[in-house]
Amino acid sequence: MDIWKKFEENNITHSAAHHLLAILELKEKRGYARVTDVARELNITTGSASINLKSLKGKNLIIEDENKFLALSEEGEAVARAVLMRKNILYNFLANILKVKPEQAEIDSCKTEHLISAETAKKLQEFMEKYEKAA
Amino acid sequence: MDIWKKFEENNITHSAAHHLLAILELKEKRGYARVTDVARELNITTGSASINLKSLKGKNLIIEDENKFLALSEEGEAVARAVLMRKNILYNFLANILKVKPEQAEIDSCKTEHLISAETAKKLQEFMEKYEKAA
DNA sequence: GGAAAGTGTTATGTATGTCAAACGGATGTT
DNA sequence: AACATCCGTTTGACATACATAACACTTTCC
Repeated sequence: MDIWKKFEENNITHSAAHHLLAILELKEKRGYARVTDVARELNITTGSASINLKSLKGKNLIIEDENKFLALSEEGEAVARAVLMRKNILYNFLANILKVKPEQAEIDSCKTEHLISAETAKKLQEFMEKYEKAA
Repeated sequence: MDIWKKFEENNITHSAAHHLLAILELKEKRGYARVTDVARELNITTGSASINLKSLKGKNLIIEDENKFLALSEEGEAVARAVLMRKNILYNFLANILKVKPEQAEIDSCKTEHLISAETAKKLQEFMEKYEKAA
């Protein structure tokens, strides 16, 4: 699965990762994503979002149509999905196995989702599969 | 144990955490730590180290004597040890249980050491104790 | 048709963290 | 005494990531 690798190649910041995730979520939830929607989702001003998104456009992670509607490029979607996958693995481990409180598990997995390596993410998931089968 | 708490109170950056850790390590390894030593340890210029350390002095995490030799304040040492403890727990989990390669476990634990909550750190350690006893 | 609301960009400012380069003080060497 | 080296600070520049505020351009509503 080379979705694991996409992440390693793109060294993405926490902020950038969340901009991509916001677009992914907005598109799935409502079908579209504009600068304002992303800003609202991330709780930042439209000014900040505009600037941040411009830089992601420059990196070809985001595409904009004639009406300023945003979408993830193929590359951007791969990166976003890789981050999302990591977050879910981390969250499940923290909440279900370590029994960390849901809100704290959410915070911790969110802070680290973009930082753990492909190797760690993969091995953590394998560990959880084995662990849950054994239990 | 309130060493767990010290960290939560001080919301420390990755950079700041490593400056404190560098001083802790240098003092233990060689008995002293100066701006230059910290810079060398962290692979940054003395200019950067000088500025960064000044801000940590302002937060009373670092003390400087008449000869510009640096030491951690009581508070600074508590923070540094809390971070170190988290890093060790993470490293051990990654390397010994997940079997992540040592170099990668080092990188991943280093990136996340200052981000995980006290709750997660504590529960991860408890989990490891149980897990290793069972094995 | 005009005011109001919504949308996006740009300008300016803050904070962190980095660098290179210049400078001043102390120390060491010849 | 003079030159060289080491040490720490300061300065100016850059990148990221945020905020406010001002501005232009739609769209919507009366």
